[in-house]
Order: sequence, then structure tokens, then C-alpha cells
Amino acid sequence: MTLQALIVEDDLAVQSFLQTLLQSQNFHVHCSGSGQTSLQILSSQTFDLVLLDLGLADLDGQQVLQQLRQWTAVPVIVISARGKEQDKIQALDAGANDYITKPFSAGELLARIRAALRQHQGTVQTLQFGNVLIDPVQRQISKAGLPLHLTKTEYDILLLLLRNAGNVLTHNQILRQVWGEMYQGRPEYVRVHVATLRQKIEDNPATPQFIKTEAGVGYRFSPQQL
Amino acid sequence: MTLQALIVEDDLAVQSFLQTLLQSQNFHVHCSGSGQTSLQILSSQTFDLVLLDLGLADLDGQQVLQQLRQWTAVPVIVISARGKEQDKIQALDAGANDYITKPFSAGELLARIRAALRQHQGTVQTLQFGNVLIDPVQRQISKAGLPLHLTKTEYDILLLLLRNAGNVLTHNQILRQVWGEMYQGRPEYVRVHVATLRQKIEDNPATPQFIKTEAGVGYRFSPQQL
DNA sequence: CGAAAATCTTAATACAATCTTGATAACCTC
DNA sequence: GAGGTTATCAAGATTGTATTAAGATTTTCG
Repeated sequence: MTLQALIVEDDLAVQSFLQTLLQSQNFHVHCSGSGQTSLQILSSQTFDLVLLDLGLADLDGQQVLQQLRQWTAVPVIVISARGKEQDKIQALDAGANDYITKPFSAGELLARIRAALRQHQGTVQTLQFGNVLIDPVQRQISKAGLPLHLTKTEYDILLLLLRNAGNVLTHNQILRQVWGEMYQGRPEYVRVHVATLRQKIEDNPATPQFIKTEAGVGYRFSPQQL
Repeated sequence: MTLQALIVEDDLAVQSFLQTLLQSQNFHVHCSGSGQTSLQILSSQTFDLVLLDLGLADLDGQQVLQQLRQWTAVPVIVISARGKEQDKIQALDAGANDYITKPFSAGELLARIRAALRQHQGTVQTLQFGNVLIDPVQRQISKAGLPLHLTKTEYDILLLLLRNAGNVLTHNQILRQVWGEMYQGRPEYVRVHVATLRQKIEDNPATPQFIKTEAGVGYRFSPQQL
């Protein structure tokens, strides 16, 4: 699965440099030059990484950070021309995972990205739940030791939920990332496939233990049995 | 609960500076000047944070890092006089959570420590009042340790009030932000849902401690006795 | 290429959660 | 105590969800 990255940067030269850099590491890259649109993009789609420049035209990068931390734990690395102590402290305390000052080397940025992703994975990602085991490399799943076949759609939904275990994903977020942009507003697609998915992975599909419904919002993968 | 920190640093002046700094933040601080003893200490006791200087006499800090990552995910911040790109990349890829170059400011180090601890526990920002805990990232609420279910509307109202804690929100402000523009002038909607919300989050719903009524105006989330 | 299998889309139904509404009682405030 | 505001309750309306299955589409494989 290719990781999704969002670059929030209004200097087009820097934006393009970062984009090339991330693409060379097989990220799927989205770009935004303004704070407002960044927040919109972030709310409609889940990302694995955000590179955020503090110096934006409309909203302050600081505000973008505060806003997005209301609902997402996505790793955010702040890139800034400002090297002042106060700026760093503010950004880190607002929820940034790391702070790097321009000019920086490509190698260091990539190393910090790897570190941030690694830390984030350690806290979130589980590839085992109940008696279900997932091998993301082979794209294979087994339940109670027996191989279990999932269709591509089912597998994509499951991994998306799993990668965001504990968080609610809205119907539109799931639609956008599994089906694509133009399927927004068709929650029935998600429902049907979540139903078949539950039939396969839940011990008792009628009272799901893992994939929980949040009425009026979406679905959530429940990390533990509480 | 006081957090346990280990400082691995052979320069005694720097060690004592770091020790004082961490103690001022209520860490319980352990110190070690050599790589070997550090690994022994780390294996015999659990820590919440490690500050690791790369320039050690016996073992290279790099090796200490590789060793300890064999068995623990404790947050490690590398402190180094070497600012070379290669050193940073090596340390980060060996499992360091962050890398900071001497000289650095105390404020920045503390901010980076806070960021590392936050990432390690996986929570970005939790809101709390009384015995109620809210994780806005996961959209999850618990009261007295037990999970608490709120409907979408209830959740939206609560977060709106909480974000404006201390300020009065008029019925129409709440209506506009939770229901939408066209619901203006229907305060009864708000009343009913605030009532059910109080039933769930207040210890004594009849005499609300958190969501206060402002007669003729609206509601206010009462900031806690801080 | 063409048939069979697998998968997806769509619509219909039953069921569940949530919201709206209005009635009534309690609470202020002047 | 009068008049407006608010709290509470529960029935009915509405919206959201699970499940099924038929038909359309895509994929697989001889």
C-alpha cells in the first residue's frame, strides 16, 4: 500500500522540491498552498504524513496545526524558515511531531520522516485482532489459523480501518480512499461491503466486536474488547 | 505519577544541566556516563524517557541505541555536538525519536521531550473535566473509566461547548453550528439534546456542574476548578 | 476469444437508532 | 405570584443501518 502524504507549502519551488523528494520514496503526494483548503483536504481523506510550512498566506500554519489536531493524529513535520526558539516550542506543543528549519538536507528530512512514521506505527498499527491475522505483504488473511479470502474491496476497507484503528472513519473518507473521489455520497456501497466483511471476520456478525458502527458518522475499528 | 528519565552523558557539566532541567519538570532522573552501564540500567528498570549523548567513551552512542531498541520502545532523544547530516540520519534510523544538536535551548529540548512523550502514548490531545475524558482524535468518551456513548448531535454539542469553555453560546449559535443555518429559532432542539447530554456526562443531571444554563441566552461550559 | 466464476452495484425490505414534537412540570425573575 | 423560560418525558416521525438477492460488470482461465 502506498502512503499518502500532504504537503502544505505556498512557495511553489519548495513545494515542487518536496513533492519530488517524497515521490522518489513512493509516497502518493497531494499539495496545498493555503491553510483553509489543507484543512478541508485533511477532513475528507486520511493521510499518513503531513509536511507543513508555517508561513502561509491565509491561516497561520500554527492555526492549521491546532485545527487538525482536533480530530487527527497524523504525523506532522513542520518545516519553517523561522528558527526562533519560541516558534519551535509553539509548533511542537500544538501537536507537531517534529520541527525542521530551512535550509535542511533532503537526507535529514527523509530520516525524520522515517522516524515519525515509525513512532506513529508503533502506537497505532496492529495486524492482528481476535483470531484474525493479516500479512500485508502477501495480502493474505487467516482466521483461527485457516486462510480467509477477502475481495479487494473488503481488504482495502479492512486495512484502511485498521490503519486508523480506534478512530472513526466517515463514509465519505472510506469511499474516497477505497473507491475514489467520484463515489462521495454513496454510503450504501460502504454498508454492503462492511456487511460482507463482517460476515467473514467477525465471530458473531450480528453483534460486531471489531468493526463498530457510529450512527450518522461512519465506522470504527475497535482496537480492543472493552 | 512521576516519570522516570535516564540521562546518558559523559560530560558532567552537561549532565548536571540536563538533570536540573528535567527535575524542574518533575522527572525522576537517573544518570549514567558510559554506554555499558546505561544498557544495564535500562535492562533492569523501565523508563519513560532517555536522553542520549552520542559522544561516549566506551560504546558509541549509536551502538547503545541499536542495543536498547532490541527490546524497548522507550522514547529516546539524541543529543549531539555533531551536526553532520550522516550522524543525524544514522541515529534516527537506528531508532532515535528525535535528534537535537548542541548548543540548544532548554525550552526547545523540553518542547521536543513533550512531543516525544505525547507521540509515545499515542494520544495527541485529550480533553478532560471531572471524571469525563474525551479523545477528540478517536471521537471517544469515557466517564469514570467506562466508555460512554454519545450520539452525533450530543457529541457535536459537547465539543462545541468545550471549545468555547467559559463563554456563553446562544441557542442560535449552537443551532447554526450543530444543525445548520436553517434551524435558527428552535431553542427547544438544543434543550432536549442538552438534557440528554447532561444525563450522560453529569454526575447529578438535575444540578449540572459542567453545562450551565444561562437563562434567556443559552448555555455555557463551566471551566473547571483549575 | 468466450464461458464460467467472482465480484460489484443497485434496490428493496426490515429493523434500529436518533431526532422531533408537544405536553406538562419545574424553575426563575421581576 | 405572573409570565416567561427551562427541564423532562415519551410517542411518533424520521433518518440511518443491516441484510438479502437479482442483475451488471469484471476477472479468471481454458
